[in-house]
Amino acid sequence: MVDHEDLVFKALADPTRRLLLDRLFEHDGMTLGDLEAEVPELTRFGVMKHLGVLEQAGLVVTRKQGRHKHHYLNPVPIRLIYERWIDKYRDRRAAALLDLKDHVEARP
Amino acid sequence: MVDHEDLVFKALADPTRRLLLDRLFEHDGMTLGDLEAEVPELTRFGVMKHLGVLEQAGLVVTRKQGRHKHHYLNPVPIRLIYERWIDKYRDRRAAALLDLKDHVEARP
DNA sequence: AGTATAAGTGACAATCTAGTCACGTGTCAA
DNA sequence: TTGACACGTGACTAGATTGTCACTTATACT
Repeated sequence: MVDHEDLVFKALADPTRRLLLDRLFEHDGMTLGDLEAEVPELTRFGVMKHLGVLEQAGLVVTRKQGRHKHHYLNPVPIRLIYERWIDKYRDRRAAALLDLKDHVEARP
Repeated sequence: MVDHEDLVFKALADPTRRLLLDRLFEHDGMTLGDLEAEVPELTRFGVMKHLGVLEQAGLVVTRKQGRHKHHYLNPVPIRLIYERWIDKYRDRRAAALLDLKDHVEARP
């Protein structure tokens, strides 16, 4: 079994992929051709690979319609990770802020 | 100027680094030696490099005390990114859920 | 002073990733 | 049915990342 969380983090680590997610936020259902036009500095193949990574991570869901492939954003994985991390923070937040204050004050 | 957001995402992309953050969540102020013991599969140098990446990204703040270097978690960058992303989601959430519903219903 | 301890540097090898390209497959439209 | 269109695959390269090691530096202890 692959560590799904890791796939999501790695998928988010690339600026081009975050841009693609942005575009799908703004306009869901774009085809590869549409998305390709949004990243003129890359060829179709580069964009395809990035979309593949996003799909593997479950951040993008696709649907073929004739010779077109539509891409849809799936916000669930990112929300799950967020909730996990934020919960961790919630427990520690007050203490962490106090610590930070201490560090700043203790600095020479 | 470097894109700070990108540094944070890239820093979070590695499981070892997320583990190190976890350990600092649990026990703030650990030294390199302490953290090294938490990742027995790596040498001290590997851990050092990871801590360097986290520090570059601003996720970890350090403070030297004698020959010890203490590491403190800084939750601010991750919160900033979270808020940015969640704001995006907040705007789009209702629409995205409707879209998703449409896709499901439109599926043959 | 001399030695052990904690951390830092620069060079190096191995692996992963991003990106391109030639070529291939399926689908629509005249 | 032929050609254009939209997308897919596998091989390949350049560059980034990960991890190790020999060697250094700085601080503490006795």
